[in-house]
Amino acid sequence: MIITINKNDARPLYLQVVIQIKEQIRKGALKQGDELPSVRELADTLGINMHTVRSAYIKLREQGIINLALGRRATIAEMKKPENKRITEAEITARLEELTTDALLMGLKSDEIQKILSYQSDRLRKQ
Amino acid sequence: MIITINKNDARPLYLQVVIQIKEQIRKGALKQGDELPSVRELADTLGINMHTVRSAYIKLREQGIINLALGRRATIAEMKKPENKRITEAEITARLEELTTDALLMGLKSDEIQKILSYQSDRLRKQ
DNA sequence: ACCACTGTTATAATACATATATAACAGTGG
DNA sequence: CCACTGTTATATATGTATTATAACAGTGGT
Repeated sequence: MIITINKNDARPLYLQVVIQIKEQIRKGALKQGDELPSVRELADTLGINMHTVRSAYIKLREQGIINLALGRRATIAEMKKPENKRITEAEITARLEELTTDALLMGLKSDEIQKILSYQSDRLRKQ
Repeated sequence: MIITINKNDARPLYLQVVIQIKEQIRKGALKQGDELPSVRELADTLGINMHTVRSAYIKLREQGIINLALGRRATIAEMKKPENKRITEAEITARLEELTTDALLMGLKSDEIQKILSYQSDRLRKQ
């Protein structure tokens, strides 16, 4: 499992870990039932504190992405059912609108943004 | 100019202001040269502190969205040229990837996400 | 010139988020 | 039993966010 920390990134360290673990799952590098490194292990690897990694794991548990149990390593959880969604579709739409607005205001043309959107759409179709 | 503050929203107040002013510009409710309310005025309207509004205005200036000048009201700036982009295309792509991952992990199907993407794409095409 | 507005700077206090450090406690598995 | 695991507690440090009060400085209209 390859995770890297960028101290220049504006985002907090624990969020970088959250995002990258999610990305590993999306790419298929991590599947349901797979074990994550222990908090101490991953902390050593990344050169950050144990509690920072733990913050990331807690965040992932809150979103139903992983399971935590005392004495055992964290494991990738089963896909959430729609009823249990922590992140709502409305939130996804809102974030996408904000993103589109930022892209437009930074000077990107509509068709350039559409290119980026359709590229993501293609990537989805191939999975 | 209609802006609303939601104290339950996890995002900081000043960012909510930033996002909504950007949205007003995207929708065409605010155009180049238009004046924004004074920091004190908007703060009173929203029931928040003057400095919180000012934080929002400073953020907008950093992104080249508005102009600030001593003694004058803030005005909507001209569209940034590509050379001056504060938000890079790479950042937009990264945010879109993160968003797509979140959507997938919350259980949205590929075609549902594609619907949301293409809806945004349509909205862009109509502007 | 005055006056009411504007942004700006300074200072302070409070609360929360982030990150680190150290230590102990409790469950798991070999 | 032992070495691992997550968990809780306590403490410290730093940065962000928000509010409050006050003063300073430039703009525009009368």
